[in-house]
Amino acid sequence: MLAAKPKRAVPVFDKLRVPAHYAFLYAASGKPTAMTDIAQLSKWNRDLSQAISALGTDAFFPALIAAIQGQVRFDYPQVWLYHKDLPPQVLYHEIPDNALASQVDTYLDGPYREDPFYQTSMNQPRSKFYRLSRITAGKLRETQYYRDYYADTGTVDEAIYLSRLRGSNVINVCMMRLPRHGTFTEQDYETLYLLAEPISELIKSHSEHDDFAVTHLIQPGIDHQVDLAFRTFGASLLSPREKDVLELMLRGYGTDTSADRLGIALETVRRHRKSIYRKLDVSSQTDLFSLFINSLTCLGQAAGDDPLRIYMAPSQ
Amino acid sequence: MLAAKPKRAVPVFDKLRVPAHYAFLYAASGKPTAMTDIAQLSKWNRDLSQAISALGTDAFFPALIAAIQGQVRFDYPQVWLYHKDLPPQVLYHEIPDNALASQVDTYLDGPYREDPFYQTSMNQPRSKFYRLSRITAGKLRETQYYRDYYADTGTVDEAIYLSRLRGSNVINVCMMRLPRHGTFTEQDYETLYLLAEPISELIKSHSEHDDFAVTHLIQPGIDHQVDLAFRTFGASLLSPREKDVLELMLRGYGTDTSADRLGIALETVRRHRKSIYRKLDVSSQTDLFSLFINSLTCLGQAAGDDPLRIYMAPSQ
DNA sequence: GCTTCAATGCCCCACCCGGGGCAGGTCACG
DNA sequence: CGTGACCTGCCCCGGGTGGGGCATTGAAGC
Repeated sequence: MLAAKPKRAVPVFDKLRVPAHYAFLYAASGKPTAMTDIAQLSKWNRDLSQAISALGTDAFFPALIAAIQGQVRFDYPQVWLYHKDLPPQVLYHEIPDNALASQVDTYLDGPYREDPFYQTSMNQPRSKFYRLSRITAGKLRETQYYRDYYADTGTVDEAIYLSRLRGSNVINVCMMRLPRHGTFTEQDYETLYLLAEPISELIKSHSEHDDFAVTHLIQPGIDHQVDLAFRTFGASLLSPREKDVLELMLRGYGTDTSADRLGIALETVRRHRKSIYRKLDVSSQTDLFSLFINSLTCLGQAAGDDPLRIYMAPSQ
Repeated sequence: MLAAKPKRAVPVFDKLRVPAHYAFLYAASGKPTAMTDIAQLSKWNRDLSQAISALGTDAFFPALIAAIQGQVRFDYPQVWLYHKDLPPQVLYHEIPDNALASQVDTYLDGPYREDPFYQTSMNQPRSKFYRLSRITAGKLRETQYYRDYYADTGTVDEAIYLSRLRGSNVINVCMMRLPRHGTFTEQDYETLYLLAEPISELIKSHSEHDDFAVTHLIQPGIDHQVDLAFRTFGASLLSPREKDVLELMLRGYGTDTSADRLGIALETVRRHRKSIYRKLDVSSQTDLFSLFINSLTCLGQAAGDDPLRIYMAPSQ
């Protein structure tokens, strides 16, 4: 199925010299159908949208791989995080069990350091798409990396999409070809190159969806926000112990139950409460609760920090 | 420039019946050039990548508008946030000054409520692309909305991309046509429809980036919810006067200041407080505040009603 | 060394809270 | 008509709150 593109010439098609990789748009008779044309572009956009909708979730990489496969078929899909300070990590793969050892385990034992893609990734890469033959300048077979490792993987061609992240980290989507599917054609490469920009940007965006503020500001409802408020309210002004006492107060614990919970005397809780009132400039628990509720309006701007900071300085 | 597509027939082109909107891919001589073909698809992917790379920033909507304009031209680009609980808000626009009043200010004075796009957006929309003529079933001119507002905007066609966000909020990209540019052709619509998926998903992803979420969704939501809570909390269980006293308590008023405000005796306020505690089954102001804060998690389900109804009956 | 802060804990005292009781007047409903 | 809910308001009393004071110990900074 991987070599599904028709090889025989289509008379009218040849005459027009439309690129070979659009050949599938035309019926065998040589007469193109408008719906087939639209359908193919529609497929790319539809698959791409699937990937976009999966941003920030575990389903993103499978969707991205499927979108690429929808344009050019390849073997052993794998997504690697090349970390500046750590060994490479597989974020996702579709490698069959019988090839897993050589593709991942053996690779990680050491050869990855000589991998031309890894070296390129770690040295300020400028492009978002690389072909193995180009970066090795046709000299792959002369390398130690080839003799010791690559020759045993059984692959005959390889290319990657590369996405540079913050902190000089890189995520690569690795695409290979086995002998029975043959090397990538020039048309394959042309198409893959064409898709490099959106793919690279999507991967970068995906990596930024793990940001704590996004996760905790979007995902949960008000209850999470309130929980966050319990933990952050007053943190910029109070001592750690005072924060403990305050959080219990806010959660409805009385003085005696707070003392039990913290394993301290009732009088100590009282002493902390007095300090809390003084530092937050209130004179009763009613005032305190009111301040807390009003500070909820500043949670967004505080972004995980103490909302009182914003509340007390509204002119920012 | 908007009618830049060549109108004259290209002999070979006609014979193949390739869709008219791909005509620009071919030179006047009728001989297509491979680079022109690739260049157009490349432009979409390049523009799309620009938008992807701008996700979460102010540059996103300009980039998105530019990407769409690169495929189909339209007038008065505007991006609207239709919030479930608040009036509509313009997130971005490219409306000239002389049309701003009718497009935005007048619209927000009231007509938006009768806008077919707004109504569609607020009622569980299923599609990601809508044409005005389709959702009005050709009856736009019979409506009050048309007579009172739309006829004065000077536009002859309109379509939107629609992206559903969390919480039943919606973002619409609004595209119009002025008389001098004519209505959208069927081919225009075909192209716009084709791009709906990635555009809608990108907008949704953009809204989930932290900066956008904080500014436009989370904070207004919290403010609105807390205010709503002050007004609705306990309403299903308390008398009108008890509600008055409770609301003042929640807003931080003490017994004496509540009495002043309501023009009643201190003892009356105390008597109401006792009734409140009995009806809400709490035994102190601390318990009451704690109940209030915990009930905030039920505001969504309560949908404007008393959140205590939900809080007390969690098995619903 | 001195000062400040933090954590812990004891004491005094004024005062408000919250439980209880009582009351009068109005209105709606069975 | 009787009952209950609502609104208003007065009183008693136990107990917790919140202001103040004092103390010890340890750590950090000048």
